[in-house]
Amino acid sequence: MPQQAAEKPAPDEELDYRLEEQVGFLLRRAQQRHTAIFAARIGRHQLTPTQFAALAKIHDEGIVSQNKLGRLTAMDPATMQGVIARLLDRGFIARAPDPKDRRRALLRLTAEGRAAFAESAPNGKLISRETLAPLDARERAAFLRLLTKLV
Amino acid sequence: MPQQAAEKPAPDEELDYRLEEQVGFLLRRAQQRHTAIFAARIGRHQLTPTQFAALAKIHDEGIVSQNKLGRLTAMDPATMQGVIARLLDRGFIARAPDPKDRRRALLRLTAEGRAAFAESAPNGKLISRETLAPLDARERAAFLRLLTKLV
DNA sequence: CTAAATTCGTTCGTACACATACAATCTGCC
DNA sequence: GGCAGATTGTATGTGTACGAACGAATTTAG
Repeated sequence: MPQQAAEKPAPDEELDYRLEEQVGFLLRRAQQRHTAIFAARIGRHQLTPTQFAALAKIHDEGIVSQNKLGRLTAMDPATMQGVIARLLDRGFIARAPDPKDRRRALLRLTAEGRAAFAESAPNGKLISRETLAPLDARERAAFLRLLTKLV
Repeated sequence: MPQQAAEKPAPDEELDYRLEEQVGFLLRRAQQRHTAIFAARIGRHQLTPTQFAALAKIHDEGIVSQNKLGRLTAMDPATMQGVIARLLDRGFIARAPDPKDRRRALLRLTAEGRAAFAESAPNGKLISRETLAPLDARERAAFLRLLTKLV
């Protein structure tokens, strides 16, 4: 059974949970910092991290279905749907049904989308550098290696 | 806010942006994995990471204002508002105006909140361990050290 | 002691993130 | 050829996350 209510923080060992040392809390804060850097530096198109990721992968693939794009960018179909809708609204991508499989929606960049990506990509690299700026070169390499093992 | 962007459309070399090597993409995926582990393991109260963080800090502090709790848990006031509303709905915390400063809302755990935290805290530790399971002991220490430098 | 600045919490709007449920379509297998 | 099961995308609901704008209360500066 759980312990009794106490007036002051209980000395129970099990309750000694230090939030600021937990990996989840640190990941959340690191992500917050990265998101802030991203918004400040991505440039005049004000793409979000997910929108930029989607543009980058469509750029790589040429033509890609919405579902496959979701797998490539680590977004579930419901999330992908919203990201695609916003990129369509802004004219950065075009969408057409796949004649070979009528369930599928094929996506490609428009000229505006290609230009926006070309203009933003250097900022993307800058953002990664700035996010890792508190670490020196050796630490950066170690951190990225460990983070890759963790995903 | 919109700083000087790149002046010219960059040469093709600049477009060589490998999404899966960017720290922001890796952080997002690590967070996704952690969130999935958290939801699967936190136990019958089905607290979210932010709800659990709020309970943990109120537990530490005893009585705390909503705004200060936001600083302790790294949530902005608008986010805090929603988290608090859901914890109030579920009867885990109680809220009363501060008689000394009528802008403030003072929060404390209810008996149910204390019980839910006591029951969940061991799972919280398990979740951190499972999130870091792909790393060995030395790597875990290195990763947490580097992540702490990054937030 | 007033005027200005700051703090506290709320509301609104936008954007992920995912569970669940669903309809349309395609594939594999008999 | 036909059907069970998988895949693709949509819709809805809940929960973070934060900027902007706001009103009320308090603090500070002059």
